[in-house]
Amino acid sequence: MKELRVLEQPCCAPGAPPLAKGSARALAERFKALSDPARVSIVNRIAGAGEVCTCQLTAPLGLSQPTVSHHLRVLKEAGLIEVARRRGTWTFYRLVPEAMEQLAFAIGGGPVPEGALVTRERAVAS
Amino acid sequence: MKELRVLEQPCCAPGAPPLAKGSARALAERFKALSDPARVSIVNRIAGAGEVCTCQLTAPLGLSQPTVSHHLRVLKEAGLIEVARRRGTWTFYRLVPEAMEQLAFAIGGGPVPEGALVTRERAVAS
DNA sequence: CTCTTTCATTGACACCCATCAATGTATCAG
DNA sequence: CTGATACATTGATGGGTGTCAATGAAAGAG
Repeated sequence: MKELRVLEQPCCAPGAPPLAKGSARALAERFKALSDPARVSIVNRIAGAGEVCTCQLTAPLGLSQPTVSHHLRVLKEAGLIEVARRRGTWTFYRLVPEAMEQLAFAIGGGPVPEGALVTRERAVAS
Repeated sequence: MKELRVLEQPCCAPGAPPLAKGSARALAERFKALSDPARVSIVNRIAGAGEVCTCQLTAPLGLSQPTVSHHLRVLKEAGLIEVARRRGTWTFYRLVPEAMEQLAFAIGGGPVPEGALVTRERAVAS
């Protein structure tokens, strides 16, 4: 599918070096996945619960099942969430913590939290 | 215009509490401002230079002046940038660091950097 | 005042997106 | 096999968005 390369330095914080065109596009793509209130809420609920299935999202969001499924697809293709497990007809999604951390790091949100050592440019699955 | 309230806790990091509908909309609005490669590049260049005028952006972005002006307006209305000063016919823009920090904090990007103490919910100009 | 430069706004166009109803697919219970 | 449940996909539709040419507005040079 696609790749997002981990930036060596924050790109959108004071003092940042110029950004390559490809990096700008990759970042914008991930921000776009968070540019809808429904998807922000979905990410929020998944983050809070650890794992969530589609049927647990339609009611609190007030959206139809196809619409929720659509948003989940967008988030998945952006690499922000992934399928945790399938149990019967249920599909459980979970966060991809590294993706969120990378976004926070890109806009200058302090050092990347534990574990996510950034050396040069590391390709990350999505 | 509008307001973005500072969250008490990260909303999109593991263990986050449920998010109010208004907060989700406010966050999505700011992420949407960063959902275009041109605007990511603009923010990046402003961050790197401190201050930048419109005419310094058209060439490197490969966009017409009206288009750049449009993107600057979107970023300004999202509260991510602001007019630093007007010198003759030049208009210089600068970042609003608190806005970026708040975004980074929201998605769990570590503690808010220096100065931006978050108590409960503080209204912030935009 | 007149001309030039810089920026913002308007109007138009093509394209993208969020949403839902309808349909398809897969799994389990009986 | 039959029916029910959870989810994904397709198709249609209304609204939003990025882009530029053309125009307007403001400030300085001469």
